[in-house]
Amino acid sequence: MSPELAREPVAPRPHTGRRRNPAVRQAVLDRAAELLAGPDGMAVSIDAIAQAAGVSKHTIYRWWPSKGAVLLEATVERAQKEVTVPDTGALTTDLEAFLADTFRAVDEVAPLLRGLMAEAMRDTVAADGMREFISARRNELRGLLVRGLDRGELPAETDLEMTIDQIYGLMWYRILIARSPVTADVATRLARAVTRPGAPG
Amino acid sequence: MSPELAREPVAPRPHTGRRRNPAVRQAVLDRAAELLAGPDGMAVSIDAIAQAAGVSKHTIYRWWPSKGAVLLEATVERAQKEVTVPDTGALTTDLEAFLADTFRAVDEVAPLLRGLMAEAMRDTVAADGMREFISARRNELRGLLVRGLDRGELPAETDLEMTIDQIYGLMWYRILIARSPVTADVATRLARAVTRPGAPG
DNA sequence: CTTTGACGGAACCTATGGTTTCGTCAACTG
DNA sequence: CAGTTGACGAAACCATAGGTTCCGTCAAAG
Repeated sequence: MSPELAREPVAPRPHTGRRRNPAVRQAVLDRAAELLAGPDGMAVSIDAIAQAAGVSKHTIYRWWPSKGAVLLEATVERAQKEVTVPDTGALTTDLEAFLADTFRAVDEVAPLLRGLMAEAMRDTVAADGMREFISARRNELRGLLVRGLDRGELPAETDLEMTIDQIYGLMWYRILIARSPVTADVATRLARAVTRPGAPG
Repeated sequence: MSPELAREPVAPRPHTGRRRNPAVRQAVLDRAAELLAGPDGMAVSIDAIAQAAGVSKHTIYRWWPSKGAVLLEATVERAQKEVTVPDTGALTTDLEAFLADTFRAVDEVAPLLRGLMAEAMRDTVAADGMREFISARRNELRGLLVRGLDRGELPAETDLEMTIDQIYGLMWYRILIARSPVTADVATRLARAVTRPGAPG
């Protein structure tokens, strides 16, 4: 409370004491992802994760605020394989490549995403994180489409948000509801359908 | 075990005793729907439904196998407002009307559908019922599209399943993830985008 | 009047998310 | 080396919720 103490608002104390064990973090995330992707992924309990990771439940809650946070981090870590956003100057080509890349990355972790979605329905941490993730993806896709729009490769009246909803709508629909794969082939056909360069594939 | 008794495999005994009270059934479904659509719809407990309906928990489990079954029935009962499947001979018109009708019915119960979906992620009864419901809707839409295809209003190479996925994908994406409304206006634009009769709306 | 079965109330069991306590051990500092 | 900080494991603990069971009561049919 003294001015002397208040002068240093966030004292960057050099962290004494035992350090966090990185292996613990990784083990938790790895087991969480495995269990989440397993046949019974909708019902992963914290106890199960702790036991599988050979870690105490206490330690998990020491570093993550809720089960949703664990599942979110485990999933994002695996889905974040960098999806390149191409900019070759041709909309259909760019979109096709972007979607193929996205779908490939997402299809691998589809069971993860289903489980995470189930958790996000109840856990606000997971929900917020997922929204953020989804929003970032939308922004990249929107940028790609806007470039095409500016080059006149899309009709000026195109409803961008609806186009984006169509694309990600199909993706999530197949992941969450239909449980059918999203392949590079689907990416190609969808890209053509949305940009409609004449006849569909 | 005697032949005489075995001869009547399912004896349709005329049901003696006290009858089921229809008001109980209705009260449970009504309160369940209300709670599910409420601000906290993701976390409706059986106890809460029982209490709100002025009914014993025992009675609920007497008639429904699980919470998911209750929520499913409550939702379907409200979403089953008959959606007419028009057949005027013009694909775009038919599709537009069908989607407008569907979206109007679905948009009203969007919170219900979100809650039911959350439950379906864990309860197989709810999941199976939902799949059935979704499958029936897909079949109607497919029929409508096939008629247009037969009349040559769609390119012969059109991938019907992907078209259906695009449509219902957008709908579910807006309901579950974006939480944006699905309006008659969206129906119009989507119908035109999918049938692409020249320029988009 | 007797039987059947619906209904309410309440106790009960189990699983799970989340918290707390305690003891131990590893790392850094003086 | 000694003391302090803090990560970690073990286990008890609490609250909530889904689901079951038991009991007593009441309504409808023969």
